Amino acid sequence: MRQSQLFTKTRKEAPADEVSKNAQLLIKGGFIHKEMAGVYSLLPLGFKVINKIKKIVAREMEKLGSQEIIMSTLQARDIWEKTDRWSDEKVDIWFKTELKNGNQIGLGWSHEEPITNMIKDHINSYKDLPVFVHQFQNKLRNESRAKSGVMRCREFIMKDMYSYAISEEQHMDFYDKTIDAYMEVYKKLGLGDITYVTSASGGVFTDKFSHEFQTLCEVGEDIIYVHKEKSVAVNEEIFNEESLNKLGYKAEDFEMKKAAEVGNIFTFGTKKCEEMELFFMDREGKKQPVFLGSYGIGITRLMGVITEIFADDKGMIWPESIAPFKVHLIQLGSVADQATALYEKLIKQGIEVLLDDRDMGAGAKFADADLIGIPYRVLISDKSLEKGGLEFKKRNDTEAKIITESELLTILSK
RNA sequence: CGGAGUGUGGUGUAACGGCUAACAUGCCUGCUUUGGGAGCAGGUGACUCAGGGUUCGAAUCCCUGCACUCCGACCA
Repeated sequence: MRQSQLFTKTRKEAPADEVSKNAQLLIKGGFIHKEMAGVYSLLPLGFKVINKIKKIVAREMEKLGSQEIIMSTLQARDIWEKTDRWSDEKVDIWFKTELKNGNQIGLGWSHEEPITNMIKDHINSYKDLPVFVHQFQNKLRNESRAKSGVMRCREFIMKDMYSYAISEEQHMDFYDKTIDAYMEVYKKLGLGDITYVTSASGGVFTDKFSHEFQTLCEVGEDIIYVHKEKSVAVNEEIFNEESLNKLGYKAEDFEMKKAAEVGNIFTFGTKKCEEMELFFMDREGKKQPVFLGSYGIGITRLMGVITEIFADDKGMIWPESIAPFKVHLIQLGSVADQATALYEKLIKQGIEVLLDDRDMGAGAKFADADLIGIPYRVLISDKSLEKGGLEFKKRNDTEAKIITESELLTILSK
């Protein structure tokens, strides 16, 4: 796209009341707009990033055999009463409202109850199982304190997935595969080396452990203990002798780190489906409860974590896999025709390119390019053409080099 | 939900209880310029978060509310 047509503008200074690095940079670059504390809208650049993260996640979930759906935000009270999670005493982050007719409804903070209720229409027999579904949904949570920019919001996008299995064995097969799929996602996002499968409390659903995916990050809210040799970790909340014994670890093999939770997966067991009355008929014609698992990835938070981890003092540095564009083509001086020709050629090759065709000084364009953080910067100007082509620089390179157009195409087609 | 802090043009800041609320940036016009946020000239833009109070006089002091940020609690 042509940058002159991009309706958002960068700004030199972040709003004074935004302290977190991720919010400052995302606002300065024009990726997000703050609506209120803990609530941000996505602008074109941010929307592109989010969509790319979603795409990577979706592909891995589909590989697992999951099918994408989208559930409603408005949720019926009685569904949640079946599992005794409607009450504010039980779940204190509910947003609730009322219909004109007086019926109370909830705004979805999670979806296992409605999805389980929905799926009752489609599951009757062991032959129908297992079923895996996922969605990308806006979750609404009345957090008592939103904080750290997009890291902890009241409204955010989450990928949630649910597995319905006939037995614990069938469930665990999927559960284990999900761990691998999740790690594949983080790898593709450039977080593979600093993200750990972390044993954590199973919450109120199970006496077993759940697993979190924790990315090492200074602004993270969690403390985890990372194994010095194996690539696993244990959440502070269960870092005690009893749990370590169960897991077969020794405390001295771990070191403490700060981390941000970028995903978590739970085994619910059969209890919830019993409460929700989701049963299937087994081979013997006996009614059995379905075995449920729940799997989340915080999409919005990932954008924040990635900003926090990769950005430098000039701006964002997006991993290529989720950058809003692959190439930032900057035209400088009277080279509009050559720039347009190259721009169109790149588009024809299927390369996503942002053409800075604005009438601005070089310094301002470079500063914006650094701020927006597109992985490859290509400069076309009278000077570059004199020197024999284009000036090429990766976002985290310090020096640019002159390359020809065909060299550029080779680099970008990789 | 406990504690602390902060609200001034779009943004970032300034202003002793006292003149027409200042500066920078942005934005608009024109000229000039074109390799790391260019220059000159002119212009635009704030009843100082809201409501009360103290005072001859309030952006400034007090009260209430609202909003935002930070620390803590919470985080299925």
